[in-house]
Amino acid sequence: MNATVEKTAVRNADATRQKILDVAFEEILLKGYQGLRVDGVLKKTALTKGAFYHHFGSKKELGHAVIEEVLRPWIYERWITPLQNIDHSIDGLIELLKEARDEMTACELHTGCPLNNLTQEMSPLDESFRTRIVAIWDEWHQALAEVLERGQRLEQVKSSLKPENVARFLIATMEGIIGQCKCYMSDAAFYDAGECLQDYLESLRA
Amino acid sequence: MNATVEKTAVRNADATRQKILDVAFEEILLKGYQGLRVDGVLKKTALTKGAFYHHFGSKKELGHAVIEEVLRPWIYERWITPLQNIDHSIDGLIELLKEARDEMTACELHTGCPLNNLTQEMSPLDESFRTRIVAIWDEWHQALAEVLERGQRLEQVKSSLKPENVARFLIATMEGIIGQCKCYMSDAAFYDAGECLQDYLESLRA
DNA sequence: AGTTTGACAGACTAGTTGGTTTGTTATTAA
DNA sequence: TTAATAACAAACCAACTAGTCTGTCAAACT
Repeated sequence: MNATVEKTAVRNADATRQKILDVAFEEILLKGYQGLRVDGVLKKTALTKGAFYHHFGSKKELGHAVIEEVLRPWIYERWITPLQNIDHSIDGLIELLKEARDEMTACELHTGCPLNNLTQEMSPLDESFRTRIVAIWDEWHQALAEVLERGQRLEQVKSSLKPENVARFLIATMEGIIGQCKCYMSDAAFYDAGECLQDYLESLRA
Repeated sequence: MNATVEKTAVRNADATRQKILDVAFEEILLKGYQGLRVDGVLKKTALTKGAFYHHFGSKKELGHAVIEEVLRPWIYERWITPLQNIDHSIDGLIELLKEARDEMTACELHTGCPLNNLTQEMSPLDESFRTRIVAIWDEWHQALAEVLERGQRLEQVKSSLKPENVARFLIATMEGIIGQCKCYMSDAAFYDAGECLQDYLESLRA
């Protein structure tokens, strides 16, 4: 009767694991890792303890997997890969800033940046989380610094400034702005501070 | 024999309440509000359940009290009151930035800004926390905007820029930088990005 | 001095939470 | 076909956690 439906619904280990990861990512985004409940994930996925502990050894192991397999790709897709498509450093970064602002959905205003959330919560609490998180920041930072270096070589960006420092500043500022939006539950902060950020980016032109 | 010692040690309601608040503030700073345990506070204060629930109706009520009675004064002392002593806007802000950097103790590098921590953790989770927290951000923002406005009147600051936007940008950037330090467990990020922040402040001069 | 009340002490409880264990069923290799 | 194993289901458990309740003792009030 519904043999094909059953076939796709029943027993797909990879899909099960991925579903757990996706729901856990959402839960962490909403409530933090400490607020994440294994039972809550199971309820949302309609799975059981047996399934969970078959795929993950512990809640902490789930946390690590979420960082590596969901959070990292998320950051790449959203922030790092777009950097690769920039041809003019300043123009490109300003364009990315605008895109980020427009992509800030109502939900995201509420939840903030998943990487920064986890950083602020877990860095002081667990070294195994911190090292994994810091690796992602480093990759982002390096990618951004390279965009600026390239801009310097192409004489689009002032040669006097230090790409590594500016990259740190830009990332910190972006995250700071997103964090402010989170508490005001409005994108006004993004528009207001974003205006200044744009001015700063303009000031980097060669 | 030690009558006076006993007298000060035994039964001092205000001191008891304050001790709970202070320890709770530390615990929240370290582990977040969700990571804060009532039992943990009692252990650190050498008090009991009876004492705690005599002074606070619930854990949430403690959280509110910590915000109003410990966190708010902390932010004022550290960030808002110093703004009042500024006579030249730009010079003063740069000076404050340097002081902030020098005051970043090893411990604070690890824990970050208590206001931003609580903001990122609790804004999406509890509206009663968010409203109290946003009030403090607003007070800080207003105080900083006033410094910039005054600078404009005294023709120290460019008249073209919007003090409210710049104030938002500066707060966001400061918090973003502190947040980065937290995950790198180093003040290098503060120095690197701080250099750019100083450049930005310089660019605000009339 | 006696009574009341504020400021606790500490045992207890109900609900939660991460994790275990045992059992069952679908899938795959022989 | 069958044995082995992967992929779960679900009852169960021990530790933890916020909050309650009853009792005690010191200080203030009369």
